Amino acid sequence: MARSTIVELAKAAGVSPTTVSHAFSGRRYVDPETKARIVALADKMGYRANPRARRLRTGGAGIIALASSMPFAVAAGPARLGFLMEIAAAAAVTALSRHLALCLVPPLEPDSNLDALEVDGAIIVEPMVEDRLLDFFSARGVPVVSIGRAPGRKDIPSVDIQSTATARLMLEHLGAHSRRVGLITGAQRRNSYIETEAAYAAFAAERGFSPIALRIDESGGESEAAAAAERLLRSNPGIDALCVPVDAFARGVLDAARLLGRPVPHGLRLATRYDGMRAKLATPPLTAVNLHLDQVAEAAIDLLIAAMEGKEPQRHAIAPPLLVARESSAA
Amino acid sequence: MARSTIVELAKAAGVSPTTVSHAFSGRRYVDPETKARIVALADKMGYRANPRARRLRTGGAGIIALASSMPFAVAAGPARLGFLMEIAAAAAVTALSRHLALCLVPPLEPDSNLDALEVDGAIIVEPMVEDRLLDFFSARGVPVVSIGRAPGRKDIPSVDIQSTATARLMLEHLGAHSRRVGLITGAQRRNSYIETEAAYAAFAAERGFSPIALRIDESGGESEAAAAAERLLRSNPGIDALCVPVDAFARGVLDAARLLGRPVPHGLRLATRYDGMRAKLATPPLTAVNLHLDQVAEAAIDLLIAAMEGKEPQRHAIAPPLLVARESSAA
DNA sequence: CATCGTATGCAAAACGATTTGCATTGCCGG
DNA sequence: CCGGCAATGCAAATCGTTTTGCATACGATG
Repeated sequence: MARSTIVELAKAAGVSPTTVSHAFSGRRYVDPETKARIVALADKMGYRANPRARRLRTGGAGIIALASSMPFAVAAGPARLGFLMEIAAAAAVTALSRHLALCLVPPLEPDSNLDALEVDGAIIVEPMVEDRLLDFFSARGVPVVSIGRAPGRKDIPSVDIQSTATARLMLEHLGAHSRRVGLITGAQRRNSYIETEAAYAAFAAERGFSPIALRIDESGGESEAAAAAERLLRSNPGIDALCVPVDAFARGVLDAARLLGRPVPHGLRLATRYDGMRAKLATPPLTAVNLHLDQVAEAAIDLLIAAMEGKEPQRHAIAPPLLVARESSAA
Repeated sequence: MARSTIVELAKAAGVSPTTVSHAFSGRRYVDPETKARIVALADKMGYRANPRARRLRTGGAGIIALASSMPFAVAAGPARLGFLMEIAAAAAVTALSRHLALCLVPPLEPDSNLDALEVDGAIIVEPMVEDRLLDFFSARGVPVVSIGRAPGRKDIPSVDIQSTATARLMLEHLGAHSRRVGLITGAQRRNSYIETEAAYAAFAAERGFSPIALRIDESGGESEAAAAAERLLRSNPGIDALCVPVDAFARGVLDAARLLGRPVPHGLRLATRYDGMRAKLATPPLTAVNLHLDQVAEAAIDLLIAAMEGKEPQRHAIAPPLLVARESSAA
């Protein structure tokens, strides 16, 4: 069980540890025959370099963190869970293929336990303004990239999740058969909301109707959204479609609409952003947008690796967002 | 940005590195005054011990892996995604509070990239017979625990997810207003299926009806389940309730029942196990079981820590499973 | 006064790799 | 025959801790 070390292997192969190291790393020429002998022997002895020793020398933990400032497990959690976790799953695959472990970081108090965590880089999912976790990592000198631009942080590389395009997609789809399209976003200041709101304002201006937008506190979840949507629809009965990027909020809107006798889609047309379980399994199923989160996750990891290595990032092409039309926005 | 080392700190404090180390670890007595000076200085200089160096010395990566042999992202994925990811989220919180990073391991080929991964322990979620990832880790001498017993591996400590109790709960609930309760499980041999099938057999014997159980290949997903359920219901029209632990399969059953003109719940009563999005958002909402996955995750981590330290695990009490009755099983 | 325990701290040896700067050998061209 | 270069490999320093085995000083005890 006690793993053999490079010294033992070197002794067995009749060479120096240096040569063994070079044989594996390829950083210096080693006679092919010698190398073959070493490799064969290593295989037989079950030698694997101790990653801890290697890292002490080379610096680097071999771990990257994936974090979201959205609470994992609190009330508002499930809303995000799908989104974040879909990214996490894809990112884990990509990270491992790049020989990095992906570590999930829950949004604890930065000062408490996070101290023990040593990572080479961090991916922050949809950071908000003055995002705590983002600040925590970047203050430590850990390379950080974000999924969705970090508002107010021009210095943080990010993977564009094409919020403007996504918003246009939803708005135009709704606008095709509706006159007055309203918007409901969240109160936290994330880039996706900011872009969506801007796209909405532009859209309203183009179409020549006065925008009706609402922001809801994210911690309130579905029920809060339902209540707010109800008020909105009562005071603006002219609204015949709603663009509601946050899927949990969209669920709330479904309830509100039913309650008001304007069931989706015939009484009110509805579209949301993230095409997760929530959207797919709602009644009626929600029109949503395929954001290609797997591609996004991969791009984020490569961007992070580039940042860690101080290299110029190679730009990843992410497929444009794709509208998935469902019953909730049927004409 | 270059972090200060223990040597620099020692120099600044006018003591030896040894003393600094002891001051922090408390493994040897250090004069309180000296210690205070060191701590204050460390704080000022922003000294934090280099985890890599520490780990080289002490052994231990500070990371544990969470893995499931169920594919993350393939067709069958979304079915598990909720379950696995809910555990992942809870486990990440607990792990970090124990000063461990939680690493998500996708079910890649064990031999390919996993080699680079060095963890102190691993948690396998609902392993199946001859589970690859479980074998991979345990062959390496990495302490492993499982969530749900590992079939055929008496040596692997596990957190009981109380599958028998859960099955009883569903069966008795269904049996209260139905005569003939059928069972649909998955084809892979996981402990939860095995226990559930046994509980079902016992239940049928008690009630004096002949059991009607079906196993479905998990990779087929919802649609396969729908087809299989349809056949089952056609050939056994006497079935008036179905216990379908796998939530994706339960969704398929919903469709099949509708198709056969026996809509849930009035034409057929239905219950599933994992109370995730799928169950909650189905039409009608599915009766499910609260498995207390947060507690399960915490228990698994503590069990793993105990295994890593070679200690006797302190048994965690996990709340008994709780039935969440919903419309799908209304009388 | 000799001895002994206690309090305090240091030097040096791990931990297991990577990497740098030589050393040796053999061969080639002039 | 000699200078130089390519091929090959090793010794030793390094990464930043933790831990073990001593060293010193000092007061108390017989």
